[in-house]
Parts: sequence; C-alpha cells; structure tokens
Amino acid sequence: MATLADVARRAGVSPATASRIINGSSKPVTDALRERVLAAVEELQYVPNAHAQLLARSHRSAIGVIVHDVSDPYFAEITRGLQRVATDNGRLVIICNSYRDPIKELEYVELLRAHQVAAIVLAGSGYHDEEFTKALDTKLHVYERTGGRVAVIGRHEHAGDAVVPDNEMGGYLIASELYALGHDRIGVIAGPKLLTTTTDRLAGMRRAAREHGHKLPARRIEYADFDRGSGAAAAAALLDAEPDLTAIAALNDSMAIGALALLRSRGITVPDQMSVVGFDDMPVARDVTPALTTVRLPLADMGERAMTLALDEHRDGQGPRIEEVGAELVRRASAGPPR
Amino acid sequence: MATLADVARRAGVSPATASRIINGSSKPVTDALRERVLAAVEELQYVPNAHAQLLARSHRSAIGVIVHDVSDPYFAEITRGLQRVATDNGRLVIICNSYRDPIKELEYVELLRAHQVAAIVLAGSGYHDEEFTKALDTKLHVYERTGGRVAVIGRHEHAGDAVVPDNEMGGYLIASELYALGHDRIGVIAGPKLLTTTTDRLAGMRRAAREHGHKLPARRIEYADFDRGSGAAAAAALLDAEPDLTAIAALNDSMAIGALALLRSRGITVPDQMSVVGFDDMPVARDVTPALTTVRLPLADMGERAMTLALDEHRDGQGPRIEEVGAELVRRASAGPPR
DNA sequence: GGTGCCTAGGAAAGCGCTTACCTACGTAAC
DNA sequence: GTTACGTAGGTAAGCGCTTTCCTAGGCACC
Repeated sequence: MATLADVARRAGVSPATASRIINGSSKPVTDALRERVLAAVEELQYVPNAHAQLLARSHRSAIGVIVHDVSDPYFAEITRGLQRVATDNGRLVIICNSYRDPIKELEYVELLRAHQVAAIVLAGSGYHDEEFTKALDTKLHVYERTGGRVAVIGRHEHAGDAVVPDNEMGGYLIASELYALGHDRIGVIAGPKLLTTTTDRLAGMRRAAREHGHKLPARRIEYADFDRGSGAAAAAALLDAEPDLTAIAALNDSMAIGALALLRSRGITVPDQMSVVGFDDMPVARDVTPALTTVRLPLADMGERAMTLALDEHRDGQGPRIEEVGAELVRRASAGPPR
Repeated sequence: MATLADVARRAGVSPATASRIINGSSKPVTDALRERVLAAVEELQYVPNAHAQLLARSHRSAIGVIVHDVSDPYFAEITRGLQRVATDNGRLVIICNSYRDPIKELEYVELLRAHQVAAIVLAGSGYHDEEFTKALDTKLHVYERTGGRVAVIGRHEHAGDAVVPDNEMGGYLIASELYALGHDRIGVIAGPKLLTTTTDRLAGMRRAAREHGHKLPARRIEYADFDRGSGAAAAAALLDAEPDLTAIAALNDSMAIGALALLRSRGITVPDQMSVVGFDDMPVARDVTPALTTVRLPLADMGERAMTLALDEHRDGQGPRIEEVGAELVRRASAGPPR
C-alpha cells in the first residue's frame, strides 16, 4: 500500500505539502507542486489510510446507529430517515444489528465508542430487564460525559434525547376500532414479553377495553416474536384455545400477515369470519389480501428527528429533550363487523 | 476520553504492560499487576481507540460489503448469508449501500480501501457501462495487488472470485412455464436497462420464446426500477398499450406485487383473467393473494459462498474462481392457463 | 559466591497521517 | 542598501496504540 510519504517522495515535496494538497487545506500551494503531487497520487493509486487520518485529526465525525435488524422493514424505514439527515450533513453512519440481544447492544455501544463516533443513535424497543437497562444507561452516560451525543428512538429510560412513538395510543386506537365495530372476543398476538413496546401497545389496548366495558384476559394473549412465522403459530394457538374469537389483533404487521396466512390455510375468511388488524403500517400491509387495517407510525420521520437531535451540538444542558410522535389509525379491508 | 496512558499511570505500570493485559497478549504478567490494571480500566471506563489499534497493528481484519440497498429483501437475504460466515470467522463487516449508483460504488471501494478492509464483497447486478466497468475493474485490481481480496456476487466481468446466479436459466424457466400453460401474448416488466441482471433474465425468456416458436416483441417490454411502484406503473402502461395480454412476467417479485396491486385496482382477476409471475422468491411472495409463481435463487447461500471465497487466503494464483448457482421454478397460484 | 539462564516489566520505535511552528526567500518601504 | 513583512514550503511533534528489544532481578547450578 502506498503511503503519503511515498507520494511526497515521488513528487519531490514534503509530506506536509502533499497532505495539504490532497485534502485541500486552507494553506496556499503553488500550482506546479499541486500538479506534481496529484500526478503522483494517480500513478500510485494512493488512498489515504482512514485510521491514520482519524487518529491524527482526533476529530469525530461518523455517527453510530444500533437497531434490532435493518432488514426488518420497521427498522429499514427508520434507518432511511436517519441516513437522509446524516448524509445531508456529510456524516457517515455505521449501522449495527443487535438482533434484539441486550448483550450485543452493550457490546456495540463499546465498539462505537472505540471507533470514536460523534454520536450514537439507539433505535428499537427497550427491554424489561433492570440490570441490563442500568448497565446500558451507565455506558451511555459515560459516553456523553466524554463528549459523545446520544439519541434514542422508542424508549425513554435512557440518557440522551429521545423520539418516542405513542405506542400506547396506537394500541388504544386499534382496539377501539375493533370494539366500535362490535367485537368483544379479541385475541391478541403480542410481541416478546421482554420488550417495552409490547407492554406499551398492550396497555393502550387494555385502556380501550376498559372504556368499552371489556377485558383482555390473559388466555387470549399469545406472545410471539414480531415475525411472520411466530405470528402464524400464535394465531393457531389462539384459535385452538379460544374457538369463539371474532377478531385477532397483532402487535405488528409481520405477525398479522402470518395470522392471515394461517387463517387462509384453515379456510377462515377475513374479515367475514374473522377480523385481523396489525400495527406499524409497513408497505406490504397494502399488498396482502385483504389489505391490513393497522396503525401508522411515521417511521422515516422519527429517524430524521432522532438524527437531527443527535447532530445538534449545543444542547443547553437542560436535560434530555423528548419528542413524542403520534400514531394514526389506517382503515383498510381486514377488519369489519363480526357476522 | 481516557487513554491507555491514563490507565497505565493509574495502575502504576507502563503502557506496554497495560496493553498486554488488556488485550491478552501471550506475554505472561503477574496477577497482582493484572488486577490493578483491570481495576483502572473499570474505574476509568476505558475503551481502546480502535483507530489507534488498527494503525499500530496494521492488521486488516474487517470485510467491506457493497450492495445496492440492504433494506431491499433481495440484498437483505444475501447480506444475512455474508454476515453469518463473517461472524463465524470473527470478522466485522462494514455494509455500504450504493443505491444502484455506479459512481457511489467507485467511491465506496475507495472508502473501504481507506479503512484497510481485508476484503471487499460486491453484491448486485453489473452495469452496462463500459467506462464505469473499466474504472471499477482497475480499482479492484489495484486493491488486489496490494493484498486485498475481492469477491463479487451476480457479475462476472470483474477481478476477484465470483458467485453468479443463473439469471438466464431463471428467465428461461419462468417463460417456459407460461408458454407451457398456453400463453403466447406475454408482457414483460423488466428491470433497469442499465443492469446486466435485466438483460440476462430477458435473454433466458427470449430463448424460451424461440423454443416455443414465439417472440418477445419490444412493445411488450416495459422497463421499470425493480420496485413496487414502478412495477405497478409499468403494468398499467403494458395494459394500455397491449390490451390482449394474457400474462405478465416481472423480473423481480416487488414489481410483480406492484402489478398485482394494479390489476386488483382495475378489477382484473389473477390468474383467471391474467397470469402474473415474479422472480427471486422473496418471503412476501407467499403472502400476497394469489401467492406468486416465481423463480427461487438461493440468496443467503450465495452470500455464504461469496464470503467464504473472500476469506479464503490461499488462492493458488490460478485466476478467479467462479461458482455458478442454479435457479429453480416455484409454482404457486398466480399463474394458470389463459381462459 | 560466581556464572549463566530465564522471566517479568519497561523503554522506545514506529504505524500513517495532520498541523503548529519555523525558515528562507522575495518584495515593498524607507 | 538596510529593515520589515508576507508567504510558500519544510520540520517535527504529536494522535493512541502495539511490539521489539532490552534490562534487571531471581533462580539453579557448579
């Protein structure tokens, strides 16, 4: 690998001059030298060693992002928003998938810190795990104290600024819709018990139930993994245990789609024999048949706002800023009155 | 930020000793010192500066991956395979999205080189652009000459080892299926003209057409962008221009799903009034109604193989290795005989 | 008790770059 | 013809770490 010294030698200048020419410093340089250096760069196919540059500049610029899984449409959408703002500000973003493993999340905070990122954005549900939450919080605080910026999406229990979707309201909206349609025996496919997103959405549904004089009994709640396969399995379990259900509410669209597939395989029609609703309003929600009634969260927008918070240097020191974002009911074809 | 020197000072040892203890060198160290150093690390919440480490070790370990867009399920699947093998070998992977922009692709090769990655994996279709292809090839060759490893997925025109799916055969299979069902007026929703994937798949379809004594006239081919929206638009254009089509073949599933949506909106039933087929067999292909007849490519497997090639140090110097992977027809409900 | 060898720990030389500071030259002013 | 100043370019000191090489002490052995 050619180094800056090689380039300088070849052009017959000092490394300092070469460096100044290569990354356009404010120092003026003669055109003759400039050309010679640029020619040397071309001939040697020189590419500066990024680590050496970063070390020498000790100037943090990249942004670290930790999500559960970018290939999950939910996070893909958030990431898109994050990237847009980052790119507009000329920042590189480093994306890490925790695959919903708290330990990995801790490790990645450390890794990003090691890579001297200017800010860390943490996206995705929090965990019901006191010990882990405390450990993460400590790490983030240490990072902030040494000049790092932190922004989180979808959790509130941490250091740094936060963008939090109103999951509770979303749960309330979707459940209210079902009760208003006349359903009273609703099965719920919940997400992992460990995630605060699950409990928040469930809490909203419970509030709606109370307001309509109903309940959400534990036997009508199945916990799954926020993915299609486990959604289908949960739907099956629900149907077997509670044959008289008239509606199934899944706490995200993937699981709702899994439920739809299972119902189809059992010959149960939607929404005639069973209503199904989702959560998140992912793009596919429109493409399944029947199109999914769900709750929309402005995911890309949330990403943009979180990155904006993360990049905003001058915090007035008055504690973390919290931005709430609303949820919105999207009526489509998969929910109707019980027959 | 605490540095190694801080830790050493606090523990009353030299930086050398601290370094050896912190990343478990083979040099033996007394337990007493070890404990003191570890305690200092804990108290200072010390995290080694990754750039300084990388610079000092000059030991390449990370792998760079360039894809069109990870959030596209096609690439998400490939990436999953890549990651699996990388993680098994204790390698970090850096993912870059080119968003199908050749210029960005060149820039990313440079960026990854700057970051001293041990290998670069390039996934996604090649481009019909002589100039760009040559430029990329040069860059990759330079990189290889300085000790880097290169592996590409889905193109063959470059330096380095390659894993190439049989796109031509896939096109052949899907078209043959339609002809066998009795269709002869087939509309095609192709991908971007610039991509070799598009031409390869199209070539396979043409071969099938010839074998069945048909043709694929240019007026029945619409070029779109491999995404849902443009797929729907292309389907509309096709329908308007050629009202007597009996089948639509999209060159990927996203566009096929767009077409399905458009047909539904026009009240055209599938497969009774119109057959629709896709390509890639993404997970959603099973969830749309009717479920999509398509061609399966072993995407995750391709990712694994590419990463294996990239990590395999001892090439015998006998030119690039090329691994072909087959395509497979998946029959579902969206294609049937013309009525 | 002296010699030799082994071992734990430290000193210091980089890794490849940036940048504050300095030098030497040319020009302008007197 | 001095002195002063502005400027292009070079010198060298780091950035934070790893690792080679060296030193000093401890032990075994004769």
